[in-house]
Amino acid sequence: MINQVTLVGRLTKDPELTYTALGRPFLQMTLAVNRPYRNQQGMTETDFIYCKVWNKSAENTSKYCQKGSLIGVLGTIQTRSYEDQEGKRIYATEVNVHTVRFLDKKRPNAESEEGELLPILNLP
Amino acid sequence: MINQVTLVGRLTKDPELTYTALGRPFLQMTLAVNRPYRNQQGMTETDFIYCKVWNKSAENTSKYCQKGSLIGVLGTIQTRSYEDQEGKRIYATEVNVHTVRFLDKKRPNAESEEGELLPILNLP
Amino acid sequence: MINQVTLVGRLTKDPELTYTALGRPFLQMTLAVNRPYRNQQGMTETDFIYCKVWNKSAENTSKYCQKGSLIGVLGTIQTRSYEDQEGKRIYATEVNVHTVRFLDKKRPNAESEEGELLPILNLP
Amino acid sequence: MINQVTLVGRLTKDPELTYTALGRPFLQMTLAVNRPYRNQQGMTETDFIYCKVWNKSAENTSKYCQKGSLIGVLGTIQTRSYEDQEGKRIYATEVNVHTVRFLDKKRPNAESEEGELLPILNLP
DNA sequence: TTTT
DNA sequence: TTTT
Repeated sequence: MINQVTLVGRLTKDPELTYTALGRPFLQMTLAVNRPYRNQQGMTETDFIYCKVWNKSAENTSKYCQKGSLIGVLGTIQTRSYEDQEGKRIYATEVNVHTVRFLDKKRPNAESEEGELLPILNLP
Repeated sequence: MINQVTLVGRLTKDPELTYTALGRPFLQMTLAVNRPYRNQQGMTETDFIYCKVWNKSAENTSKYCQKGSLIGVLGTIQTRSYEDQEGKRIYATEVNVHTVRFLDKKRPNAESEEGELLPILNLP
Repeated sequence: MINQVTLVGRLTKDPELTYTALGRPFLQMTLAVNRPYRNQQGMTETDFIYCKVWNKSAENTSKYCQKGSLIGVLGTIQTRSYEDQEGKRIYATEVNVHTVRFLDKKRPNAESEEGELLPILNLP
Repeated sequence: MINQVTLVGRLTKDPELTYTALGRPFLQMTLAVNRPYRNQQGMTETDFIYCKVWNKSAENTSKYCQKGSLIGVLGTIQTRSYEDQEGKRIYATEVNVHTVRFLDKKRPNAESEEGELLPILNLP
């Protein structure tokens, strides 16, 4: 069994770091990935792919990325189902991210101000 | 922008070939992909990943595969949204498959009966 | 920067586990990966891809695989250069494997005899 | 059988377009892909991965890329062997590229001068 | 609910 | 040096 996803796209929003009840860092984000061709109307289309990031990767992403940042993401597709408020079964698909690569050349200002050592990932 | 998915898993059902209004062969299938570790309760978990296959790949898959067949799938993640009957917006994620690899050793009977040349893909 | 390889192919030989000077388990293997099309002479072609596996993955591969086993491999391409006996610079490319998936249905006999718990990876 | 490679890295040289005897556009290039961690000496390491690009992709790459350009590459690993001048057998590994994605934000000057429509791939 |  |  193999389940492997590679994406390069842009963050649709500033990432917001949260923590699980047990204190595990955790981040939900949506990647906008433009399709490499135009549709019949000559328009560019985009897939908005929902991703979950955990632990150190979540912390780094929230530190070094913002709305519009270009990132690479390695992970797996995960599916789950649950019932919504009206008792209807909903099927959800998301990418469970195990690795994030920062592909923007410019480092965010916050970093240089603090003089902090960037993770090597941030140098594409 | 990169959007790349690789899966190896088993078909949850016999694939059913259909055709679009314009006569394009088309196949919807769900791949069961076991996760490679056990959860906290010691249970194996499985992702059920919804896939769409088109054209010749759809025809070959419906010919040479059945419920339980082990296949490899290359494609991209696609997202779309629509309104359900109650006017609620639903977000759907699926894998748009561009290549199928048949990984079962045994060829299906249908094929040997017809004496037809198997696509090379079928020899893993 | 992204460097991601996914292969499914067959072992060209029985894998041979060795250990580094520091006692780290280590395995070199070649995967035969058939190309999915015929060349101009109507022949199937095959890529023989050199791989390195480390630690627990190396031990499991040597235990559960043999010449001809179908496996999936996730890893990265690595390059290095060195001088051969005549002082000529040689450029070598190999796949550094971080994950192995066992895709043969039958488990090797050795295992059932010993009654040992198979890694979940071995159930494709 | 699956053989899938995804790389994001930088061109080590200006790409040089050539043509086969039959007039097929063709490009050899080396991608520098930094490893995402430091070695024991605290140094960044880089894999220099030899790639072959064909046809339209070769033409676009030579038009829109130059030394240092950040690109994404999808392809397969191919191996071949040949004899060198001294009759020694050499084993070569390369990436056969089927898709190139241009990930630099700035479009090369050549393009705006000619006023030509950029392939959509060039808008990351 | 969407990015360049 | 090659697998089914």
